[in-house]
Amino acid sequence: MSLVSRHEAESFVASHLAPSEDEEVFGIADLASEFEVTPRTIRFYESKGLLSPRRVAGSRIYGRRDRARLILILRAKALGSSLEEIRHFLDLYGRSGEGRVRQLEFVVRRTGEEIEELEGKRRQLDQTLAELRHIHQTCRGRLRKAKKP
Amino acid sequence: MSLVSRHEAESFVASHLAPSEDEEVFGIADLASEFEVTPRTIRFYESKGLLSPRRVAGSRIYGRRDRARLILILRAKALGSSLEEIRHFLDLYGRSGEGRVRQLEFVVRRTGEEIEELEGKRRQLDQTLAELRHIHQTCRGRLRKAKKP
DNA sequence: CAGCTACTTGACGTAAAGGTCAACTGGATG
DNA sequence: CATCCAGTTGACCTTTACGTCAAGTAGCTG
Repeated sequence: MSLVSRHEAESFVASHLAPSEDEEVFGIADLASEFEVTPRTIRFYESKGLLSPRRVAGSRIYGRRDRARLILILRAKALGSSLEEIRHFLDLYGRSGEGRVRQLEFVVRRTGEEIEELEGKRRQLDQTLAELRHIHQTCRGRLRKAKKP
Repeated sequence: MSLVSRHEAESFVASHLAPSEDEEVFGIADLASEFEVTPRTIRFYESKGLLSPRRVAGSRIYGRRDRARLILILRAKALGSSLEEIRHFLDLYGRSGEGRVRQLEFVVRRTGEEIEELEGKRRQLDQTLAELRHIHQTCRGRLRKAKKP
């Protein structure tokens, strides 16, 4: 059904759990240029509670985990979520490591809801794709007839 | 690949072509309540050139074609498009009936681009779905173990 | 240490997507 | 005919998601 490998998804989620010692880190400009956003945007996301990088002498230092969160943010934004929605959404990734029963129940329920929502979007997307492909093919057909009658 | 029937896509696209005589029509409040938006929103879309209903004594009258366009707008919005993008997008549906070669070429190219873009979004969506399913299953597993040790 | 660069916070500006409110109008209805 | 009711335009307000600019700072670098 999905083209995404199980391993890929697992390791991405894993990057939200234990921050390893001596990991690779990034400055704000690194992330900004890598993902084609401005530093201002990254700071803005932090001000909204979506990111919380370490600080060294005032400056922001981003690790793998922060980077993964930024990827999530941009992905969700591209799919039409507001930053407020994304904040709730990110919690699901961050807290999947905790073990208390109430927490687990919460995460299971919320991921279930989120999955349904995304499946709905997927149907809409497929519908639109089907229509565009129809138009594309139809016009291509007419174009062939018009050019080589 | 897609769950959307070819016929479904065809007939939806067809509703953008010849407006039939004596078709069913809707008032602004009908559409608003059907799609859970306010009349203000519908007027706003019109002011942006996304809709152009007929007028009867000042009041707006929407036909099947207008209704189909509204569906397209809301679908595209849910997938993260801006109204400006949607305006270009809608042109592809509206003009697929014209036959001049330049027009056909334009539509074929633009639909091609749009299809690629949506396929990209679909990959992002699938990626996110895979991750959420992973979290969902993991937490469900832990929950079972925690409850029935 | 002077100067440069990259970073910081803070204040203010702005475009998009509507919401809100006021004043008006066209029809239906008692 | 008065009176609703739904609809209309226009002006202004609000929220979201940043951009812009000013003033300050930490850390190299000649």
